[in-house]
Amino acid sequence: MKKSNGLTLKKVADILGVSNATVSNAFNRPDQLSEKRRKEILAACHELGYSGPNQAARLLRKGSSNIVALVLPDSLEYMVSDPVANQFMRGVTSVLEKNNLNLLLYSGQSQSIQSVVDFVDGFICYGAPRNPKLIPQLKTSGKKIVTVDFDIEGMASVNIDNEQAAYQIADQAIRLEQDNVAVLGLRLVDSEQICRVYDKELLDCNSSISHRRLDGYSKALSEKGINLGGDRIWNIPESNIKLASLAAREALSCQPLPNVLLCMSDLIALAAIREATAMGLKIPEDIRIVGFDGIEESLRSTPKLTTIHQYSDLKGETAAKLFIDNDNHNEVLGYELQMGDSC
Amino acid sequence: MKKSNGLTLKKVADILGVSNATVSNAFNRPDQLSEKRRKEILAACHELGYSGPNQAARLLRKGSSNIVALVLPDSLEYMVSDPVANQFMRGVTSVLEKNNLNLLLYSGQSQSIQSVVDFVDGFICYGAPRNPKLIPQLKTSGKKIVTVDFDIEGMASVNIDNEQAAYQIADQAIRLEQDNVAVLGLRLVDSEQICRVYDKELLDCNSSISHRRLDGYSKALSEKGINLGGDRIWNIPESNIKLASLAAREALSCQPLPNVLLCMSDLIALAAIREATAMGLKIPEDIRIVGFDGIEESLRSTPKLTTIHQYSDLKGETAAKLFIDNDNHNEVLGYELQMGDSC
DNA sequence: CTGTTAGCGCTTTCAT
DNA sequence: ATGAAAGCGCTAACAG
Repeated sequence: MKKSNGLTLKKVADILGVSNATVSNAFNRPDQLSEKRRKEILAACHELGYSGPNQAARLLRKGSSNIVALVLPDSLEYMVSDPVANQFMRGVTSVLEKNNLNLLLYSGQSQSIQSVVDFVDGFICYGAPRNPKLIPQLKTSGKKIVTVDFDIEGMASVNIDNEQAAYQIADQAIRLEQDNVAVLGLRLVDSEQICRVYDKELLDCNSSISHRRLDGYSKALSEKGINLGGDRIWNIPESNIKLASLAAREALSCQPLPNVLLCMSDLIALAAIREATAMGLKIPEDIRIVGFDGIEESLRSTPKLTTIHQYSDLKGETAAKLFIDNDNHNEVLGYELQMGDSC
Repeated sequence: MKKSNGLTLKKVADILGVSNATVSNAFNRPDQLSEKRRKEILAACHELGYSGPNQAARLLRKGSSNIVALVLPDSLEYMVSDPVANQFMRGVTSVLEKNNLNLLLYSGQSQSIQSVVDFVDGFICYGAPRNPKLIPQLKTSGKKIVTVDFDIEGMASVNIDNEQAAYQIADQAIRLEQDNVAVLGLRLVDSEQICRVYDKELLDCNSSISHRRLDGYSKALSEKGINLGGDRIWNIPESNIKLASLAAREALSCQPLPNVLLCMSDLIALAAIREATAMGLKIPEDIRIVGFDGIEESLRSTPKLTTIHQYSDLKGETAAKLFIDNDNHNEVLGYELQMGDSC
């Protein structure tokens, strides 16, 4: 299908009796012709029903489209389901919108970036994409890249200090050497199952925020003289309520019963609170539970969740700004220990 | 910026000693050359690091991009904030993803569709865009269009019978001729303020679901012999919690106090429940409150909300399918009266 | 300040 | 089954 009136810049120029360059300049380079002439041409175009240069041709010629791809870690559905991703998007969209940039959503599960790479000015990647093959593709795409919650060498990024944050929250949750600690972790090993980590090979340890958080927990634990075995660490393959509930139930029904639960997201922690409560456990007397993220719901839960609050909207805004400013630096944002009643 | 390895189809063809048409065919028209030759060429391309035809050039030539624009009623932020829009998106994305189509988000507040129209294969419009100027633009764009919750003449659409649904829920809520009914409506008049409708001119009455719902309410009311004045109808300019709470408070603090509240969305109804409860009113004894949409939270509220449940995810799926199948018909989906304890 | 012209990289007839 | 060549609509370098 083509535009209903088959007007092109060339035809318009012919009709107006000027060269196509002049028409093009009228739209793109006001300084190249007199104000008066420009106004005339623009008015005439409007009259004719020509709404401006074809963007596809312009893209081919100039190599830029004003479209930014947001690469999500998982499927597109993920973004709509996850409250943290949700808030991040909000930050991104607010800045892009102000700068007249358009947003294309792209799944981190895709086979390749090929189907969009030529259409977009660059990529904002929210979390390491589920399909790791995308990373080298992004690297060599020659496009602008901003990564969030992970890094690609040489590219701009936005992160928080996950290890330090995890250390703080764990330090808050643990009291005694006798504490029996369990960790409910996110994508720690390469498995689609809920399972204990044991001594399975850890997934891409370096780039994963989950592993940084685990390092932070471990540091706090070892400072208190507690040893955390692989049998006390659960792997949850994906951040959703159902899986989180299942994992929580599993952790709460094993012997010895943990009295401290370190959860790598609020979604998991809230599920754990529900499960523990359902089992008749008192929080924090019988079991202390902490989360990570600081989503809104964590403020409303009973008991109120103790967690690390991330400024996800700011993360989104920052990522978008780095993108727009072509700023290539590695930003580290702050976070806040949010004290609740769950520990 | 261009692709790091400056390979083009033509160069690849030169290197391989074949014509560019052959390489193009290898990628796009398997039937145009021998299987063996094709494999060779594809393998050689992979070897060289040529990942396939440039999509921008292809778009210019063919006029199709595999990108679908989703036009949201308001700013992009809206989609992330509103649970109904959220679920709709989920439906859309799940279908598009399966069909290898990419999703571009577009704000219904934009000045024009010009900045993306040439990039996309068409538009799915979720609700009438805030900027009405977009509608004629869409109409004459020559692109595929599917509208949801409103209509553009001659284009495919997905709707529910808002009038009938509103009638049913109102019929459920109203008991006696003596009932004192108030309506909390959405964008009924052209105002950015919370205000009563009085006899202000109603906004684009024909295409608006709010007016269809109002018609449904009115029908139920007149059947019971109740007259609803413009002073009992509130206009809320936008569906968000803050505005909804304010409007609810206003309605609940006027004389005579309404004992039936017909709310045009669950977000509004839930806010009204909170406000009424905070004021010490008993639901449904002192005041009956009904919503519209059937979002998840409506099942969890206390009291559970009586509302009209829409299958928003199905709406999204249906819209995407109509789009993909180039199906031009006007689909009307069902809904369900969800009985709760709020009336 | 305006016009001419060479591509951007591809797809698709049409000829071979 | 393959190759040559036209042109999708535009921008920018250059010449006037």
